[in-house]
Order: sequence, then structure tokens, then C-alpha cells
Amino acid sequence: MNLPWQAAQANTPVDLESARETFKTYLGKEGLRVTSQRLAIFEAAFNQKEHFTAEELLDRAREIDRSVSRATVYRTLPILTESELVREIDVGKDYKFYLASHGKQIDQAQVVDVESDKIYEIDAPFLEWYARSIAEKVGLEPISQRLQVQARPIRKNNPTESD
Amino acid sequence: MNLPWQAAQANTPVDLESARETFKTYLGKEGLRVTSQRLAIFEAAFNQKEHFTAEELLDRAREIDRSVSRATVYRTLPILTESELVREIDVGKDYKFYLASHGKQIDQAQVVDVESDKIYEIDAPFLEWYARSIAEKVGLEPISQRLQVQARPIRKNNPTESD
DNA sequence: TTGGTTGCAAACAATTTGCATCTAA
DNA sequence: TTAGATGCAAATTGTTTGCAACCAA
Repeated sequence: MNLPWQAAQANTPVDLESARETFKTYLGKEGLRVTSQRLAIFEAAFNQKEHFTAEELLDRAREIDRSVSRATVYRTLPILTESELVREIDVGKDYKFYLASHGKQIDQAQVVDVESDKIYEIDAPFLEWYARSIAEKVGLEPISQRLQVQARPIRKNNPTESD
Repeated sequence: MNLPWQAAQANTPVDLESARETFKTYLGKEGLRVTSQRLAIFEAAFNQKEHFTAEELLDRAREIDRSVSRATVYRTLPILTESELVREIDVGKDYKFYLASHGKQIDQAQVVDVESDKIYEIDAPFLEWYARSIAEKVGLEPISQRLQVQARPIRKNNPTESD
């Protein structure tokens, strides 16, 4: 009976168990070792719903395995992004954000609320197509694209300056 | 017919003379002083057609005024961007690029050729509108938006991996 | 005269790296 | 057994900042 409940999303591995297996398989395929630190970091990343920083990941990973060091977090992050289990997101601040990629999305934009600093991952229809049409103007073909919008809550009265 | 001499472009100040005046006026309006260093930095930026980094700007500014320091370049850059005489462009590298803004453009995307590292400023029709339509999905209104495309030369044969 | 500016060097902050020590396979 | 992985601390890198000397207004 324990059916649908959290399986609502149609995408990729949703439960930790199978996701961890995916990660282990990836490590093996790349000739990398399965260490307790890598697993802790993976798990910490996977359990995070929102965007997170390397520092936050370090804290969370340490709650799982006290021996995890900052260096290992920074060395593991590229592995996670290359395995596509985690996406790296650069919104122009001086540190990067990461996001567990529960299912892959390309036509997606980041909307950053400058008042709360919250980052929204929003569906951007035809973004890939749009980017291609632009790159073609200079004889290039897209490898990746990103659309980022700095925004603020809509104000009925004074839509411009105010603070 | 010999109309507006060099006013071929429909946009903003094209010649150094008037652009410098614009800058001086801006400084005055903001209660900032007109110093030789600021003028040198402005001129170095204005004469650069391509994107440039802070370090490159320092070199060029020093060719005009030997006394210009790195600190002053970094302190002047925000003034130039706030005056909208220069645009700041962050393509995700660990340093920023700048570009003299000969006329303001909003519907423009950056296409980065990953093989040459060259940055192209390309017309992106309806970009602002597109960004707005996305931000509205979360009840936000755009302050600014940027679309960046990492791209490579189109290869007839092997459009994917190769090196 | 005087408060904004500057150059210099030290400070920062996120990320990377050298190295001796571990440990997965 | 042993090449890959780790923790620690030092190093890097682009940018910022404190401060005494300077200088535009």
C-alpha cells in the first residue's frame, strides 16, 4: 500500500537509497573510491531541498560524518556536478550555490529576489531554443545557457525606487 | 550629406570629448571630485572597444596617468557603472568584465566562445519581456536580467565531444 | 582650509593545493 | 599492498579596506 505518497514527482530517483546507489555506481565507473566522507557529503546534498553553499554543505555533511573536512567538500562538489546529481548555480555572488538535481532541467531560469535573497528555479519555455537562435548569430552552438533575473516583489504603488 | 559628423550611431556620446564632459557632470552631480586619476581611468575605459578586466583597465589607465593605483581603479569602477558609462558583466569566471556602454542596451545576451574565451554581445529580442514573464510567475518584477550562453564553433562533423 | 581621494600594503573570503597520513580495493 | 583520498594549514586570487599623505574645491 505504501504507494504514491512521495513518489508524486515523475522525474528521477527521489529516495535516498536509490540515489545513493546511483552515486556509488558513478564513482565506480569513474574509478573513484567510495568513502564515508563522499557518502556523507552526497547525502547531505541530496537531503537539501533548497539551494545551498559549500559551507552549508560542510555543516550538514559533518552532522552525518564528523570527519568531513572543508577540503573534501570542495573536492567532492565537482564529482557531484559531473555526475549530474547536483547542479552548480552561479548567480553572480562571490560564492557558488548548489542544488540537488532531482531530475534534469534545461529550460529553467533563476529568479533572485533581491529583498530576501531567495533563489527561485523557474520554468523558462524554449530557453534552450532561444539561446541557440542567439548563438547562431555568431556561428556558435550552445553548450549551456543560463537566464537570471534579479527581481523584487511587485509594488502596486511605487514600482520604482523607494526603500 | 555632412550631417552630424561622427554621429553615425543613433545612441549616445561617441567621442571622447563629450563623453568626458558627461562623466565630469556626473561626478559633480554626485558631489564627487574630478581627479586626474578618475579621468585617466574613464578615458582608458572609454577607448576600449572590447570587454576588459579591472587589471587591464589599470594597465591602460597607467599609460595615461602613471600615478593610477589598483585601489583607485577598483574604487572608480562602481562610479563608472553607476553612471551607466560602463557596464559590468559577470560571465561566471572568478573576475568581472567591464564594457564601455556606448549607448544603453537591455535586450542583449552574452555569448561566450569557450574555445577562444571571446565574449560577444548579441541582440536578444524580447529578452526583457521574456524575463518579466518568468519573474511574474513568482510575483516578482525584474530589476535586471542576463542571458548567457556558453558556446563553441559549430562543427559540421562531430557536434559533440571530441578533443 | 578641509573633507574627499589616493597609494600602499595589509586584510578578506571563497576556493585550491602541498603534503604527510590514512584506507578502500 | 598501494594508489587514491583525507585533514590540516598554508597558499591563491580578485577585490576591499585602514590609514597617513594629498589635493580639489
